[in-house]
Amino acid sequence: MNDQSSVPGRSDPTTWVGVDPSKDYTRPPPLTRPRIVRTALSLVDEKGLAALTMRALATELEVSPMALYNHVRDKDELVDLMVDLMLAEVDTSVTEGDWLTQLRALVRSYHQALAAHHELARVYSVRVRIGPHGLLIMERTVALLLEAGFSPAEASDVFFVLFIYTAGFQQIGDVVPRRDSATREETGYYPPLPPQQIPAITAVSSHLNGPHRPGRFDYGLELLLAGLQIKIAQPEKAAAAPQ
Amino acid sequence: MNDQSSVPGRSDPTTWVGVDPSKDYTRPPPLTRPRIVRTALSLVDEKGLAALTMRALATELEVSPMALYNHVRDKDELVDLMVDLMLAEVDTSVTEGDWLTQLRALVRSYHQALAAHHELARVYSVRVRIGPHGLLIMERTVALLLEAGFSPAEASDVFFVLFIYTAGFQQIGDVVPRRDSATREETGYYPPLPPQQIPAITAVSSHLNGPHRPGRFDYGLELLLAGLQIKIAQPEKAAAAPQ
DNA sequence: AAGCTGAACATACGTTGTACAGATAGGTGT
DNA sequence: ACACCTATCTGTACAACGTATGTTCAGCTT
Repeated sequence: MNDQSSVPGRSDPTTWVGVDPSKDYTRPPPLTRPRIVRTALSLVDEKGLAALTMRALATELEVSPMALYNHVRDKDELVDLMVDLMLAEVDTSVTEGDWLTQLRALVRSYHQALAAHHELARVYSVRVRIGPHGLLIMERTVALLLEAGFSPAEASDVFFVLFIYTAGFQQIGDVVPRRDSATREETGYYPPLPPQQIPAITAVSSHLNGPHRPGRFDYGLELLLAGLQIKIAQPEKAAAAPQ
Repeated sequence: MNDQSSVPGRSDPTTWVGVDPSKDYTRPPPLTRPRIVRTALSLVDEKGLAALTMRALATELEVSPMALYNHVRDKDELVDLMVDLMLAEVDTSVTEGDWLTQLRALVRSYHQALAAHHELARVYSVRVRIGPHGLLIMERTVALLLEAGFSPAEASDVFFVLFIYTAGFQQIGDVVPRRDSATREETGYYPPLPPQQIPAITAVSSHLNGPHRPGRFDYGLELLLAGLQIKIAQPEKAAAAPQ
């Protein structure tokens, strides 16, 4: 296969024309973990989550599939690294304003990072491992909450709620019953329901349809923040939830 | 294979001893969509989501894998049906109390149904299709919100927020950085961070660890409901979110 | 120049979802 | 009673996936 290069005396690149045609002088930059992770992230951003296969990624990097395994334990670790790269975009350095202002800015930045890579964000919340940037976000959030006066127990609850809401938000693309579309009728999953059986949905259907309404995330965030303000103002109502 | 039973004249069960050993009189009930979906759901509940393969399900039903495809288009449709079966457990019939009480009961029932099948719930929010029971839940929720005085646009936003929060809640099992565990060190994903670099997390770590704290869902729900009450009381502050 | 090391490769295995073609059984019309 | 049709089930097979394994090879150290 590589007969020529294995017999240097006969076609020595340095004596011939200075170029060995069997050698690839224009080879891409060396395979490194960061480069793999970056390419994987942009691949997912462009072609969707299902397009991320080790083979496709290797092709993109002009490398054999197994070469990736020298830098990444398995696909699972790769995704973990991708997630952490995404979370690196979150701005955790805001220190102006009171705790509520900072918290709002932090969660929004968090949301925007996820939204910018919403394909990857779909698997994010399912992940268990958390990387350094995830830790940093968590640290800042919890610190703000403690500073605001929440107890450690409450701060952890609040963090979870914010985390769940923000991460969960990305999971839903179009999760709206598209009753009008032909897809359901032709697949015949379910008997179509007449509008009079679902009057409320019908009444708001124009607002439900389509992709996420801009500002919808903020709407829910403000609900939560308003709730937080009340909790801080009246801590005795903390356990007021009936049943 | 079944040579004997194909020659009824020679070993007729009714004339012999009343039993033909080659024949299976205890054969399971016929393969139907509901039975497939039910067994699939309990399989996922018991053995986890990854255990749901068409082969494993077929084995469970004592049937060849391809037999399933007579009743179910593909695995995707199967999961859709499983989700709808899960959502059938949600109690949508509560009509006592004011809108807030009913809404709380509804969302809680919703949450409990998901929690009862948390393995399946992990893929739930990623799903786009929505079945009749999902529609029913949606209808009740939106109706309550309209009745409470929310505009159609706001009602749809609120529905989404509640939906996202509840569905998203199930996605997170243990999504806590288990810094102490040996797993991270031995896999070496990330350089371990010393506690002094993450003081806030360290301060609340005892509350973060472990599975979901009971009542944590209700905590976030009450935050949202409190926010809703404010919105209803002061509708002019609806668009008060800065930026 | 010899030898070592780590990176890249080729090959292959097991598991998955599912297409396809034939076997089979239960009900129906005669 | 018998033939036939149709819905159902089976066996076989294939493509795509993640990845275990063994080998090749370039480049550095000595």
